[in-house]
Amino acid sequence: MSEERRLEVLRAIVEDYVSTREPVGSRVLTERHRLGVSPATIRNDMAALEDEGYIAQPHTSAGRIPTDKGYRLFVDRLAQAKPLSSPQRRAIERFLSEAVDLDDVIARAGRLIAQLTGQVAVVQYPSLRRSGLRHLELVPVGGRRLLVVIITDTGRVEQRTIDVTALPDEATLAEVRARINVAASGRRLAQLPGAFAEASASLTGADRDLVQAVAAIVAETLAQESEERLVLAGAANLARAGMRFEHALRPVLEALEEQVVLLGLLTEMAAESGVSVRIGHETQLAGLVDASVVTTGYGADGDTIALVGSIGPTRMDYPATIATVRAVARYLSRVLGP
Amino acid sequence: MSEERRLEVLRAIVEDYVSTREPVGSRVLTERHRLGVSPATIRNDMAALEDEGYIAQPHTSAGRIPTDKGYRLFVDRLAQAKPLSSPQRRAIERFLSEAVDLDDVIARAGRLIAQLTGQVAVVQYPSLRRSGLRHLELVPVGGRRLLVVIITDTGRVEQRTIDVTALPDEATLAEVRARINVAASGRRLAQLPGAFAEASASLTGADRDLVQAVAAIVAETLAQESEERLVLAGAANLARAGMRFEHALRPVLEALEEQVVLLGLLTEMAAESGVSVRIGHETQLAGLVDASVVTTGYGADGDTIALVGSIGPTRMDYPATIATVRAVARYLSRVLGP
DNA sequence: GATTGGCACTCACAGGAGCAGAGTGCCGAT
DNA sequence: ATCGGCACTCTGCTCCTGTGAGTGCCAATC
Repeated sequence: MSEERRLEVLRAIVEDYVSTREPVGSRVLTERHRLGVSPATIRNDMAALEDEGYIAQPHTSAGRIPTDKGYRLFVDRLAQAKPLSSPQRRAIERFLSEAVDLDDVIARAGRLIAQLTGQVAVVQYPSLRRSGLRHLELVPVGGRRLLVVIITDTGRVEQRTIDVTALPDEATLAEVRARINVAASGRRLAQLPGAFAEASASLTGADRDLVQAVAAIVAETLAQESEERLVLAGAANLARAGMRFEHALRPVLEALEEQVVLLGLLTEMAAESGVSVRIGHETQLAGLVDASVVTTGYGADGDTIALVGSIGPTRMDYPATIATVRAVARYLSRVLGP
Repeated sequence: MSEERRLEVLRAIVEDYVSTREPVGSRVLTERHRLGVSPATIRNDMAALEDEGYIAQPHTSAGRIPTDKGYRLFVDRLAQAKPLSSPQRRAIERFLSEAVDLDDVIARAGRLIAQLTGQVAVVQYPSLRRSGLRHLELVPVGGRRLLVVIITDTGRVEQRTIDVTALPDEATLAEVRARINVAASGRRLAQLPGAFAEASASLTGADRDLVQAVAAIVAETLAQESEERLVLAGAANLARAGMRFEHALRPVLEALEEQVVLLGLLTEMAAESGVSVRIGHETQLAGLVDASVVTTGYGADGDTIALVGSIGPTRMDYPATIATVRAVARYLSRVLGP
């Protein structure tokens, strides 16, 4: 009983199950794949694969389906790249390059992935912490409030208001604004509070308080979990026939709405390089036990500033999903780049 | 056969059907409501209501359920206000006032409505056109590009870049910025292009071109359909038991993802004053034939700058949904107000 | 030792029959 | 106008059975 053939059988089971959505038996396996052996032999291999936990039987008299462990092995060792066609690539590039602003880029990336994979797309906004500062603006509003507008080099705009004891005059404001922008120039947002502390050292009185207030609000903004925003697209795909979710949609939809938890998962996945895949229980989220998540980072010059990905049933077409996610991430990086 | 009693029967059918989710028959109607007549009499009333199109029978031997027309009559003439409890009101107020910025306010409003109605919430961002301008900022970025940041008095921030032939120096920029902000002060965004035209009349050369470029980009931003953004919350509620959607979720989810179409519906509804209700086919959206939409406007001092609402099955608790939507809109207006 | 054909066994599932229950429409009486 | 009674309809449930797919095991073969 050769080890090789057993892996071949596993691959065949995964591919057949993914395309037919039906448990696959030993007979159809020999019919659809050139394995060169009889069903009885396959049965022996299957029994071994089942012992090792790679496949399972939904019912006693049904065929086999891959387990999470089986998909894992498939993804790690058996999956073959399934590159996108060049018209597809061009379509991705064109559609992304038509975007008018960051919101639009993100939304378009989501729609692309949702449509190409037929699953749910998830796109993370560029991390504020890891973005560079393009400009910081101070705008007086109303009586004693100052609007702080932070513009990153990825095009993200965040705004917060701070209360001041007295509204500085225009000259002071210009001075402080200039100082802040000089101090911040070329830095990552995460480094700003420190940079501002230095800048404020050479100041006195109200100016100093103002710079410190700005430093505080920036630090607070970065600390907020909501600084990481994400966008989903294609939720309707979950309800498509053959999604395997039809009758247990609720937990999945709920998991997707728990953006904080979902962000936690993405953050974990961001630690891995390249395309990262979490299969079923590996997501550690109860709502996603029957789902898999495929993500990869994007950002100018290989710098990961956020993730894009696709979420679908564990029974998804991994090679195609991986290829799509990777391609969209690549073009996304290009569009956002300089 | 009194007209009054017939309406009373319709009300009873709507209320029972909404709470039990089962077609209601003549017997249970007499048991649960003090109608003072026998089931046989009710049957006559029911037959009349069915002739008039207010109720229908799903199967020959089943009870009656209201039709869209029946719900319409109920909403227009029979529904009694169902005010929220004061702890509920306080919870809404507190939760909204904890928001840190506009995105957060909108997101919180959505979560509130989703949770209180158990349905899907839809919240529209304040319309750019109808918002006032708080500040317009010009920031040089890179070689020959200028970032135009528009900040509205509702806290919305939009940004676009424009290409310029030559980057103006800081003094020119300050001059132009000052002129623009003076010209724009106190105006609605929709009026800006006109105001800028006036302002540019007294200018010459590069300054004039710059102001006109800004006017153009503002006009373009306002013209874009994406200027109307909206946020959904509580999609997972659609999959809840008894939603009547369980097995036909797809069209509903799809309709909700078609934000452009959804915005069209909201825009129509915005024309009506007070709380606006669209029942079933009245939405004119194929995906929402089994759904109803309840919306109302919000905005400082009775000025509608956008809508909030709830989307659920036609078989929803209209009085409760209307009360919730109205309450959230009221507090939302207050939080966004001066 | 690996492979194979044969065979008995297990189950899920579809189809059909039968039954109970809910609800209606109609009719004649009040 | 209202009501009680009654025959009739139809859905939904349960029970039953037959069928087919698929397995595991065993003895024979390469």
